[in-house]
Amino acid sequence: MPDIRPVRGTHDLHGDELRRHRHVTATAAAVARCHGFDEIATPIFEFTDIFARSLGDTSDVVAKEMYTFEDRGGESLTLRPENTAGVVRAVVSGGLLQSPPLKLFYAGPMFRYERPQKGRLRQFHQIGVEVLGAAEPAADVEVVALGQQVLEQLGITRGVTLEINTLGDPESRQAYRATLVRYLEGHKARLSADSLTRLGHNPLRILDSKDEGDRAVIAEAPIIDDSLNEASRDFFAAVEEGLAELGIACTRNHKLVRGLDYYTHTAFEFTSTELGAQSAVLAGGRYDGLSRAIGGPDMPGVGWAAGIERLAMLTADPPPLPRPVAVVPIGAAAESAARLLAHELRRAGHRVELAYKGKPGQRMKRADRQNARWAVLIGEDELSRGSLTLRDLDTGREQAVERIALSTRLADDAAQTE
RNA sequence: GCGGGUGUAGCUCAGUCGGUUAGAGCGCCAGAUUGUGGCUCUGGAGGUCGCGCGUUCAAUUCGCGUCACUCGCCCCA
Repeated sequence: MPDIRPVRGTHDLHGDELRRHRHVTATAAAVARCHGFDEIATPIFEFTDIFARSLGDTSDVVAKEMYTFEDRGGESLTLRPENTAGVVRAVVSGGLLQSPPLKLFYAGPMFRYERPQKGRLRQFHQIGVEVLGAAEPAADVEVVALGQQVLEQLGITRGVTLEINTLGDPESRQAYRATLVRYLEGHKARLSADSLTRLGHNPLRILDSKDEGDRAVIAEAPIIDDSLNEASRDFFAAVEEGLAELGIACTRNHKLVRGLDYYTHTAFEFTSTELGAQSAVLAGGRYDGLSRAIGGPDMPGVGWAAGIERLAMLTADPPPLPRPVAVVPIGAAAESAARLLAHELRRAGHRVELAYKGKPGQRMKRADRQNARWAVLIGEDELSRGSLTLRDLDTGREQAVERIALSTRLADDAAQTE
């Protein structure tokens, strides 16, 4: 093992793995486009305040997971741990919300200082969508439908379920929080140590604790429905109806909460049974309070994010690359003609392999390993005849082809196999 | 940040109850095949046995530490 290593929790991407990532991103981008989303790319770092204020001081992300550093001017900057705050900031500072709603898609790296695990890295990649300036439940429905279609088109359906909940508006959330704390205070003795600390700063989180003792307490806990005001109840009912209209199956999970403070109303999560401890594959919700929290105007929003690494693990193999054409010169006299031929075929849009050196046998072997569909042989015979030998590498059959007809011939074949 | 497991060739793995030149399969390179790949045969390259320290006449093997990966917890995509 050489003494030169990548930073812990970072991965080099290449070959098949990178192709899988690109496939995930391209598929999601295409589905987002169908839904009328435009792409946005924001910087991978922001002033630390943007994240600190949006995530809430009590969240673990802020408390211990951010990559924060001072630049040479003494400003505190942070590598983005997620992208919603950055997108909202970009929309506010760029004045992009001229005619709401604004529908945005993004893809890129995120950074969290965590203990790496399967499907969890320190530099990881997310795709996500945000709808800004829309307070209507129809936006929530559209966003969920978009997420489902992305998973479907990636072939991620086995063991995947959609869970949904509501956190209500701020008033309802506050009321529920108070009710829940009152109940949990009465059962302190049965709560785990982790949950006792959460009781102080993030009691909703206790609801999705994995501790068995906690679960027994939680099973009897009051549910949010009894704390929802009328507006919140109507909103959630509209989302549920909207999903039902589209035939999108989901299960109500009263214990689905979000760790991040800015979430209101809808919270949802597509989970997979095939990811070990990291079951969430695509998750999001509504965050009407975020813009205000980071110092912007009132601006409702709803969106989701999904980890590309996790999606890539679950998705089927990406479509294969188009098979190349190998140009194989035979004899020194043909080298120059082969280079010119490859040049012309490439300019005509063909994927062409031409080895820099080697005997015909070696070059054929290389063509085979590159999974080439055809070998175009050019040697003294061909040069004197003024034609080329086209060898079908699947069948071994050869035929003479006029040079002028070659490009069209190859293009026709490619069109047929698509 | 906490607890468990693993670390031998590019990949998947044997092996060494501490002993001299550490193996296999696949992959790679070359030859058989001086105008032709896949199959076959032959040969070859490639390892400070993750790294460091310790114990020992001797460590890839034992101990400790460290790094990485991995499973779970916390949290989250």
